Amino acid sequence: MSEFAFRKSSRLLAGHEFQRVFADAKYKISHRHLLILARPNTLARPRLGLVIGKKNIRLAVQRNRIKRHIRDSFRLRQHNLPHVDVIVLARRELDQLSDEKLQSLLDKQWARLCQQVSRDRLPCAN
RNA sequence: GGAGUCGGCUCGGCAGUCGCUGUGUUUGCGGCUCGGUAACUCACUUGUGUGUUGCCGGGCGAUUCGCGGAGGAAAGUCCGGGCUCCAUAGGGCAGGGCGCCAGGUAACGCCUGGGGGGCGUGAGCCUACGGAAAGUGCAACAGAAAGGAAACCGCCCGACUGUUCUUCGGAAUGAUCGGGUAAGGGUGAAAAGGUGCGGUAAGAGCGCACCGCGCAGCUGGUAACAGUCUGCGGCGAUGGUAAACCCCGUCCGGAGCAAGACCAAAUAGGGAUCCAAUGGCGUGGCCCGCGCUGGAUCCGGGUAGGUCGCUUGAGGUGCAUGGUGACAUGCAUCCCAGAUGAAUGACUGUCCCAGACAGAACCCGGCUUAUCGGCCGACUCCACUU
RNA sequence: UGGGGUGUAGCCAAGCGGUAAGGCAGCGGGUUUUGAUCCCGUCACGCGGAGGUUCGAAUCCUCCCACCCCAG
Repeated sequence: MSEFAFRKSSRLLAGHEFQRVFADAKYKISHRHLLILARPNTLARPRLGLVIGKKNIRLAVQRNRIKRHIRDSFRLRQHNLPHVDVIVLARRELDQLSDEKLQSLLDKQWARLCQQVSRDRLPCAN
């Protein structure tokens, strides 16, 4: 298995999995354009879920672009992340950012997540 | 060469690295799971159940190498179908769509060809374009009057009466009353053929000529309709509005893949009260009809998904034939997204004319809206050269 | 994705072919020593936008835009 794969086991699939994270979001990272919620899981890897609402990002093309960038960024950094279930929510005007700005924004947010988790002395590769 | 019209095609290219999804394939099963079968073990209600192992088949997960992987609008959801369930979608009322003619089509409000009207020098473009001689309604304000009319000012005639002039016959002018008149003024979006000549007290299709209009016929055309055609009608018979009601013709049953079908699991199939087989539900605005069935309220209890539908189709491409064309027919050939917390991408380099609008969700045919450019073909006008 | 609805002043809204009611808020004035109450006046280059029908459109028709609701 390649170390940068991104299969279904690395995603949140069912509705109740999302509900668990929303109900008990231990870590919160807020930004003007997006919000990250996370909760430790019992697996040997992090998992990702996306909430990109039509209300905040109107055009389907932009929603797809944002989802691809978040997924790819997560895929390349999954071994540097703690074992948590993460939900990334898009906020208004996230589609105004260019590809490069979106990537650098995501890098910063992952780093902040690692900081928050390591403060709780949970396993983190960084 | 410049300006323009119509139609068609296209929507960054290449290389590398890392991914996603569908499908086929390779390998390893010493991974998980389901079904069937055989042997053994244990239990007893003596032919069933439990557990272990072997074999066969299927599925999931991993792995190797291939192949396919957004659009012309995928959009808006404005129309038309297919498909599924409700009855095989049946009768009537109500309601709604469409509306020059002919054809194409599964069907359409779409397309093609033709006609009428409008725009443009032209190629061409635009066009909700049935009926107001069946009925009802509407037209504020203004205006005399807004529909089988009507006299406000004006014009003309008559009666009566006043004033002035007088050649005493009358003439001019004013008030009042009675009539004639739709030419002129003014109002309005709109006032009921136009121009000219005649005519008249003044006028008027009152008469005539030309133009326009209506009706009938003839000719051409499948038809809409057309005409250097013929005849009749003076044309106040017939104003406008039907994207007002309406009439005529024609079409439409309802819901939608969250339709619907199957598998598995969980819960429940319990209690109380009341009403009643001309009742209730399916069923949509209503009635008939058809099918199913006791129903309503309260208390109590409770939900977990998965598979199919799901892509081979009114399909694409090429050739031939018929047709002005939309299109049809025949033959050959190809398989071209099928996701489901939802794939079709990210990064790096490089080239150029520097990349617009924008993302499938059951599937097709249209319309409408958004849209930087690029390429090809046909045609028109203007200028110039030979 | 499918189905349904609503847009009128800063806010709540009536009007559904004939010059756009009303209330709250705002602004100006009056009453009052001042304030509240009360009274009077004022506020829509035009009814979400663009075309069309009509003499005339917020109203009728067509196409767009924005927002909201329902179905898991």
